[in-house]
Amino acid sequence: MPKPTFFNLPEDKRRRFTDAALDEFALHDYRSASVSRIVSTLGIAKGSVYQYFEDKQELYLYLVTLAAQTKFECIDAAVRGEASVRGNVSAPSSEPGFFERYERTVYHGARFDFTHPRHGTLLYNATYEPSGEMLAVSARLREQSARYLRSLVEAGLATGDLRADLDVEFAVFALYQLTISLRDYLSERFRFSFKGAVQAGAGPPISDEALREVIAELARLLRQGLGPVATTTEEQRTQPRVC
Amino acid sequence: MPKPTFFNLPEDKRRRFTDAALDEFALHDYRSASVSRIVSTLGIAKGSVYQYFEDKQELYLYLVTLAAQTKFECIDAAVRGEASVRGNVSAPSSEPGFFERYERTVYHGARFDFTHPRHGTLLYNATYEPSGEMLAVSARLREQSARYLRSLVEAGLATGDLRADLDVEFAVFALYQLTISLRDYLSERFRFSFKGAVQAGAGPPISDEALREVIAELARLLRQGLGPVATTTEEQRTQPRVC
Amino acid sequence: MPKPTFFNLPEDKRRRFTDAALDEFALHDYRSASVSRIVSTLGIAKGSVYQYFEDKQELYLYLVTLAAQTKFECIDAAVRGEASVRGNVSAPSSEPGFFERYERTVYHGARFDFTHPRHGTLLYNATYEPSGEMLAVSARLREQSARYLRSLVEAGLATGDLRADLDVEFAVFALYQLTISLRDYLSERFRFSFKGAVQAGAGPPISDEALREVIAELARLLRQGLGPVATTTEEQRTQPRVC
Amino acid sequence: MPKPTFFNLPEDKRRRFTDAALDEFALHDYRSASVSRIVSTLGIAKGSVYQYFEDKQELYLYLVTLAAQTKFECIDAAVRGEASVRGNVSAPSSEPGFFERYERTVYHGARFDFTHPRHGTLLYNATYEPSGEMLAVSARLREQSARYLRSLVEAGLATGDLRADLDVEFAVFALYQLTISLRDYLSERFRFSFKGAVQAGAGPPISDEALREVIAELARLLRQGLGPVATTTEEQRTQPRVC
DNA sequence: GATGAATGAGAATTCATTCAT
DNA sequence: AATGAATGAATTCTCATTCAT
Repeated sequence: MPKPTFFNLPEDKRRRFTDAALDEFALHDYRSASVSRIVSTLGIAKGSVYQYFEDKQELYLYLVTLAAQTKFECIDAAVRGEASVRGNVSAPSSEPGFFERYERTVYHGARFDFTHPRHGTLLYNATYEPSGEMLAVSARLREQSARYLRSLVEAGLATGDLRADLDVEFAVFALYQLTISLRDYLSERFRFSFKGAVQAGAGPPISDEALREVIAELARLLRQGLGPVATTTEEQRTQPRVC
Repeated sequence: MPKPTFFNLPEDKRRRFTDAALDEFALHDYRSASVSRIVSTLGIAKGSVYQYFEDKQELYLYLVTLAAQTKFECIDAAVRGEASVRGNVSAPSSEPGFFERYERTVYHGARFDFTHPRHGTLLYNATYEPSGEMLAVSARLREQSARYLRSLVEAGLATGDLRADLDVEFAVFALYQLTISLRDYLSERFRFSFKGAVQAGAGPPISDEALREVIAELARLLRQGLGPVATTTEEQRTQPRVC
Repeated sequence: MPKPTFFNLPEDKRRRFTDAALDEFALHDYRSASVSRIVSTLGIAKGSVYQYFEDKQELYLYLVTLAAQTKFECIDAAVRGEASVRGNVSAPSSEPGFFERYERTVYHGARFDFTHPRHGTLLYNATYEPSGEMLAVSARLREQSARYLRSLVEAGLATGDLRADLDVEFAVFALYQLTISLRDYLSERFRFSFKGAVQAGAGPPISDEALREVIAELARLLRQGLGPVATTTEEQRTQPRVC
Repeated sequence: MPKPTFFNLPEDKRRRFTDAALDEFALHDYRSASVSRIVSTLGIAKGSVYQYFEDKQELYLYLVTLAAQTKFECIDAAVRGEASVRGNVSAPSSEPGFFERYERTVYHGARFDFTHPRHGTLLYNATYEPSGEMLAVSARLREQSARYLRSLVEAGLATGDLRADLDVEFAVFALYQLTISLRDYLSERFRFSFKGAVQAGAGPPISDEALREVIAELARLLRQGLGPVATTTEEQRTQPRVC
């Protein structure tokens, strides 16, 4: 969507531009984000932005798309990497079940947000972008995520990891909401400010254990719900004894 | 918070003003909402708004508070009404369990959103309001809802409707997210545009059955999770009695 | 100039109104003074002001006129009183000379400003009122004061207290400027805030001696100038020897 | 203080802008001056002003500073020029006494006001600017002038041009007031409207002789006061030669 | 005579976008 | 390709004045 001019830019310049723009849109919603602020940060001319992009909206769309793609690829690579490692060990490479796959995805998604606060925060903002002209953006993001989750759910149904009478669309919705808003929970629970991290480029102050534990809690909720545990189910037997 | 002038207004005029302002803030986020648009819609002088309210922010705060209060009272009245009706029938008035209480609350909350699209949508916007100056507002709304859900969860733990090892804060978080975003699911599933309803003052195109069914699905997810049902579990039978 | 309505007002109410209005115009210049602030201070309706006065300007004119008249009468009474007292003592009641009359006037003028900070400050403001529509006001005030000073000067010439070759208009101008701006000197020298006194209704923290001394200094400047004293003049002989 | 944009402007454009702005602030006090009026006079876009200056206040501060500096430099250059001319003639270049220095300064100050009515009037306004936010400005201007006069007075004391028992601060005050308000005297005496000159860019209707005469009168007042002249004093005779 | 809500012109300021250089 | 000054519509907010009750 950017103009050719943008891609003709020397790698380094394009990179600096992208970074500054990501910063701006991570720190402010679409309306509040300011083209002037971006250029003054970079020390370039305002007109340049309009050599690269048709308008503010196109710039925004590009950044969202870029962030989404980056995040997706990072997660995908990480999940695959993990799988192959395990696969190498236990020869039969038993396919992981639904919950394990979900947990991994969520785990790497969260890690991504901590290590790429700009991208993560921009995407989060975009998801809730209230500006009318931008509705399409959040819709697209939702649909992307939903598509992925839907495939997971369908696989889960096939393997019997999920109960057969599940309303797929509803399950996808629930998964989607809990997944993206996990950020808020983590943020509050660990008093971690993603916006602060955007500004400071701050590092990851959350231990892997703590993060995995939270995600395990999420997975458990999804697997069993909030209700009391059925006593004679095999599934539960291996869990820590409750009551 | 409004100036006395506002409350001295004839009922009818105040009503018209409130409606138009709710419209504006339901259709746009805080920054994008325009005082000028409100007055031009109403055909009144710009100065009038500032006779009623100190500034745009005070107006917004008033509307959010009003909407929150209205929604809360509506839900509360409806839930109580339902309870008393049932109570009258079966004399012992068995207290409803966690899931039933939750379902009722969500049901009436959704009904409210359909019948009061202005209020519902304004509240929804406020929850995700990105404007920095307004962070306190969304935080307050979240905390209000969370407080209510927390009390439900704690009651549920006491009665054994919820499993004892539950992480309360996490459960509250999950309930909160699924509850408020149910709007999005309903909107998509029933192709119902809340913003459209704000503009058109549109009626209720969703059958009670359909709505109840969705909420039942939500409750089921929360009760059992997504996992397969334990076969010989006594869970269902013993539900009121735990351990 | 006020409408008859204003004078029909019960004494007390008219008094309260006048006081509040004097406050407002003492504390702010014409443009910055706010009719709304006056009525909100008084707790009366905005419309009332326009029952009493045609508009803000008429109100202002009235207040300036009132303050000028009050100040003039106060000074006049005080000066006359002083004169008669002295007169009683030394039977021939020798007429005071120019400088003594001037000193007395300035002294009582300053005392008035300290005891009636509202009036004094309003008059001072009016003298320098920059608002174009109000030029006539400051011109009138200047002319009033100038007229009085002119009469003093002419008497002084007649008695020989002033040198015969004096340019009367220029002398009047110089007297006028030094007289009205004495306020600034006093304010700085004694760290006395007249506006503070308006707000606090504060008392007179300046000793009579200090004030008289300053005025004596002013009189001396006017009598002799800044230049070195002529040696063989009788007048000067009693002064401390210079050079 | 202006933004770089302002100084990057082509000379001519910057000049036109400055002139129009000086006009506006010469004709109105700070609050009454209108940015809108300036741009409509110039036929430029409102936004341009904010490309040049942060806000109205910065614009005002710049103009006052500019006017003060211009006036000071003009006076300084003229006084020096005069001195050097005379100096060249009479080789010993006898230093001028206090009154001569003061007269020269006042003369060139007045000339400046006639030839640069915009600057002069703006400065005059600024000196009496009533707006609370701008108090610092008038204080600064007063202090600058006072500092200069103080140095003159101290030199005058050293040379014996001024009587030794003078209260320096009081003398400075009197000099300051008479000096700046000379404008008013000239304006009235010669029926010259400085504001009119601002608008009309009007020429110099005052003869040099007349002006010099007025200033001589001022100097005489300051030298001798208003009192009758001592008959046998040597003061007059020795005037050029001091002690 | 009092009331006080309504008015609306006008103020300062913002900012995405354009376009001549 | 880069520049950066110019644009102008849009925003919030102010306040003396009016007028129906």
